[in-house]
Amino acid sequence: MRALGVDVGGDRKGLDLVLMGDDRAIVMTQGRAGPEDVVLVLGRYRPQIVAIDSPPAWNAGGRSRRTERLLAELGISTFPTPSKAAGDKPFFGWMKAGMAVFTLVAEHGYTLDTGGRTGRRAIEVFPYATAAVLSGGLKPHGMRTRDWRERVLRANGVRTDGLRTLDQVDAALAALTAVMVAEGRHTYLGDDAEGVIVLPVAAPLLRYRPGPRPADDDDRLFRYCACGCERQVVPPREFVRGHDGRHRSMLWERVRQGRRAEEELGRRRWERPPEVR
DNA sequence: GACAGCAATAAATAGCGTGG
DNA sequence: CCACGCTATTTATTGCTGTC
Repeated sequence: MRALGVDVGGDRKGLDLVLMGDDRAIVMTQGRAGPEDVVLVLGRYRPQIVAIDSPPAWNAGGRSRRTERLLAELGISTFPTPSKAAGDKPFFGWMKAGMAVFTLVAEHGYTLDTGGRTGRRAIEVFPYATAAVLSGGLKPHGMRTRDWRERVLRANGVRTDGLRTLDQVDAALAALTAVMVAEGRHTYLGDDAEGVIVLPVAAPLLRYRPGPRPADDDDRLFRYCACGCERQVVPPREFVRGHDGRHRSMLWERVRQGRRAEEELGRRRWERPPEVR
């Protein structure tokens, strides 16, 4: 099973895409993507769920959508979606772009899931809300948004060292949300008319408050095999069983290559690199 | 000199705390 | 009890810093 997370930006920034497997490994990332790139990814990787960080529709005439007011009751702030008339400003261009993505993926079989739909589908997600419900609290005071969200990803089995911008971190949170929803962990907030934000929990807390500031080194619930194979191990182990021997033989081979390189440098009377002279 | 990433700022709205 | 200020969410823009 694979899921595609889409973080929506305006014309200039474009879309950020992150494709994730159900083992929470990031299969592919793409920044500054356009609608045509989304279609390419759908065709090539066939994700089951597309999770989009954007409203699929304007509000029905009020100041905000019901899903956003429900999030406010949980203590989770949102940037409210305006009505169609109020949304006609350049500032809301990114929401228009997001709605266009919903339309686009629907044309490729990913119909909007506002509750209970299974199989191939699209959902609306909110990375901030996802990070809140997965960590059990809002962003701790004094902690940077990006640090907090990356920590939440790592604590849930996603490695973050390939994510270059906050937008990619958010796209990864969107994809992670979809993976968990596919596993049956979901809460639907909202209604069909204005849209439904999906949270990756069976049941949310009554109210979320800023969490405690974690220590700098306590987010390693697991680590990756030191041989670079990207499989997970539980500390204090460093290697998947048997991979220590594999790693040692690889280092031996590199030493042999280095010796051959030194011999050739000497033969040609060329200098060694400055940092090893 | 190019380029990437980060910090600060504005925009619309809701909730919370405080002052009068 | 109401008004006001503060905080929090988002993207886009600008200016600064660091790296190569």
